Amino acid sequence: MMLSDPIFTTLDPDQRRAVLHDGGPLLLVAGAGSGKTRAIVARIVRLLRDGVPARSILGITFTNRAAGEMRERVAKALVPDGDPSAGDAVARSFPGTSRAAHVPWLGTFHAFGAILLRRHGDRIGLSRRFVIYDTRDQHDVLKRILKDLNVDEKKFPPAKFGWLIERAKRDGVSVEQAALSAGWRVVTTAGQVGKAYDDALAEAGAVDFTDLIRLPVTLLRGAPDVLAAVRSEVRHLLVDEFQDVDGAQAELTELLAQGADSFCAVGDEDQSIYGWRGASAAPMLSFEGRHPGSKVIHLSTNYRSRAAILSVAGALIAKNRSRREKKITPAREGGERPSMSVYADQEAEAQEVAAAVAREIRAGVAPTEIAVFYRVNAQSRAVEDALRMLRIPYVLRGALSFYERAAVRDAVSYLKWFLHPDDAVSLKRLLKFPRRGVGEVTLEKSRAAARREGIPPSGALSRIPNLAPLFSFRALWLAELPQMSPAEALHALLSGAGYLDALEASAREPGEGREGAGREEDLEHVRELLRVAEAFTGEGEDGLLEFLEKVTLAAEEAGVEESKAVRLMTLHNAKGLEFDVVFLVGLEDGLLPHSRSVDSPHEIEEERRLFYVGLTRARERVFLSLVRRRNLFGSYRDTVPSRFLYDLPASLVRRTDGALPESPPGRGLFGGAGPGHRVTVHREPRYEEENPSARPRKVRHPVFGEGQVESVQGEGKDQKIIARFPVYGLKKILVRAVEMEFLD
DNA sequence: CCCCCGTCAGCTGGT
DNA sequence: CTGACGGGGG
Repeated sequence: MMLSDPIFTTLDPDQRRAVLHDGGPLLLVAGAGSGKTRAIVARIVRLLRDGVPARSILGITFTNRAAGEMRERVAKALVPDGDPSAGDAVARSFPGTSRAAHVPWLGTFHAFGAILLRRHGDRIGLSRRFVIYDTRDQHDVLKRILKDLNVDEKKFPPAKFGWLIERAKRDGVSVEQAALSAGWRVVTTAGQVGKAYDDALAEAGAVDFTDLIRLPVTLLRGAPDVLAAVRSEVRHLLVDEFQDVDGAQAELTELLAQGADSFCAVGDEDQSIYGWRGASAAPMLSFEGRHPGSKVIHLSTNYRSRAAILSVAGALIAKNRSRREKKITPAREGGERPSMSVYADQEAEAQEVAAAVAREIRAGVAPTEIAVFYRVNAQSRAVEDALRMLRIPYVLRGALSFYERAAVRDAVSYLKWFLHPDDAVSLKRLLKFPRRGVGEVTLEKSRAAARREGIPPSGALSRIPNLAPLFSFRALWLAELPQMSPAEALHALLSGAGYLDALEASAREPGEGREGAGREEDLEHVRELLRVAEAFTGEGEDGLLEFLEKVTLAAEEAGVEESKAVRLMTLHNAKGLEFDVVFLVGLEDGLLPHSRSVDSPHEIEEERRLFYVGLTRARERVFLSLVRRRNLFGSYRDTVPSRFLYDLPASLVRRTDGALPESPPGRGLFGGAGPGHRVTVHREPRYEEENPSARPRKVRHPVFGEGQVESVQGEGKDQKIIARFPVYGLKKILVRAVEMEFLD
């Protein structure tokens, strides 16, 4: 064993045990910042050094980005002194067939599922050319179905049915069952919609995201020879972010793990933040029970965050009840306490954040090491405006990704339809631009005719006169396809079909201002898509399918990541990343926790984990903030501070907002009493309203500061006090919900 | 069939 | 305030 390699010598004892563990299944419980990726990479390298062929190692990650990062690090470890770009080249080659043979396959569940289905999908009646429908495509399909079935779209929007269908697939139950367990009243209708949806996808030769997991499970269960073939290939399995697998992903993992020489699952239940899409930490928590002879190793040293940050994060997450108590030791002592600021509205907040970002940059922090996190995408706007004002470059992660842009989707729909002319959703999209005089009515007639005659939809479509040019060009294009690279094929297709010309003409068109400018941008996006295609090397249909898959499954921004830009993203997007400086904005009830989560203790805990994830991304500094009024749908609404702020011990947080009364040292700024001070904190008021002279005239609210009590309403559990605060004005406060100090 | 315009509802989160 | 949808005229 070549343990002299720096990749092994720099490991701590726990990481080393995880890297060297052989034999039974291994659960690696890796807290935030504990060097998880380093351990996984070292484990892969260790396997390779032991002589395991790269192709027999399968590493599943949560995002394509995480896979890319890991691939790069593995490549670098294997060729440490090589051309620095060599690692990049290897990293970029995925998922090309040309990928370097010495780096294992690393990718998402969805990408892996797609590969299995391309290879063996014919066994369950799936065309090799199947297209992948994303959420938008799915909603388009459902919209048509709901119309056909006369379901009121207002009461039952397509998204709801999409959610239900996906849930059914994840849990491996019928749509009716899913509807029942979700408490729906329209169970029969749900079943009909589910059936129609399946038919529509089958007719279009399409699969949705969840199919990419569920169908492989069905396939491997039903075809022992395929299962054996896959198992003979996948000898070593690693699954990252195991706390966030959904039911179908857990089943797929089991199927692979049972036949493997080694299986290593890595996760941290405190970072499980995808419960809303069916993820559950249950497979992780029951790991030992389900895998006799398995081993559990904890990585409990945090190498990332300063102790001052970690103690706040630790105090926060300790409030969650459904978790295993664990000890996390900071490797980096000291540091600044996270700061907490209150601003008038989100514009003020954004301006102060932008100003602070500017200060950090002036002080020498790299812009790429600064991130702003928020709960919902809509919050990015104010921050963007403020950063633009100060001319600070920024990049958004995740929001509306490159591949979701209208023009890119248009171009991709051409590609999808040319490869699969039965794909109704793509056809409908591409017919929007340029106009070809074929609309919904004509399509519906054609569809009906195809059903009547029992021919594929495309058979009837080809008889539509206005589509004839498209079909004849498609025949030409298909004949040329085997000789063309993905980029050539895409370009030939878009220009031959008249799309590029129409787009250019429309971009040149003067006068319309907004229209013209928009098209200009569209053209740029399509050119960028063509550039992305350049990176794909395969020839003919295979290369193109690979490109298409990448485009459909990649949520990431295409093109170069700006190397000098501040990062803006949602808390969900922040998972797995780290930054020197982190800003966490909009810490208000309704946003964090989100209003749609507040009714369920379970979901509130998930929101708390989201906050925890945000805090633990920071290495050096954290800035927390909230606003007093928030603009929603055009009007301002008063806010309530996030209930999670009351979980943070006052002594650990630095209050920076001068406009509010400064809290005395050690006093309970956020509800907790510091050492050395005796502060009476009441959950119940210590007075009766019948005796007004006994009631306190002043209260100290954890966030609003000191205020004058004006009146008291209700009794017992529902008792509220109405008090006036210096900055916030009049506030009604539910006594049992807030730890307040009552002063006289 | 297409385009324009008025009305109305809407903002979790992501592969 | 923004985007989606439906109705009516071209």
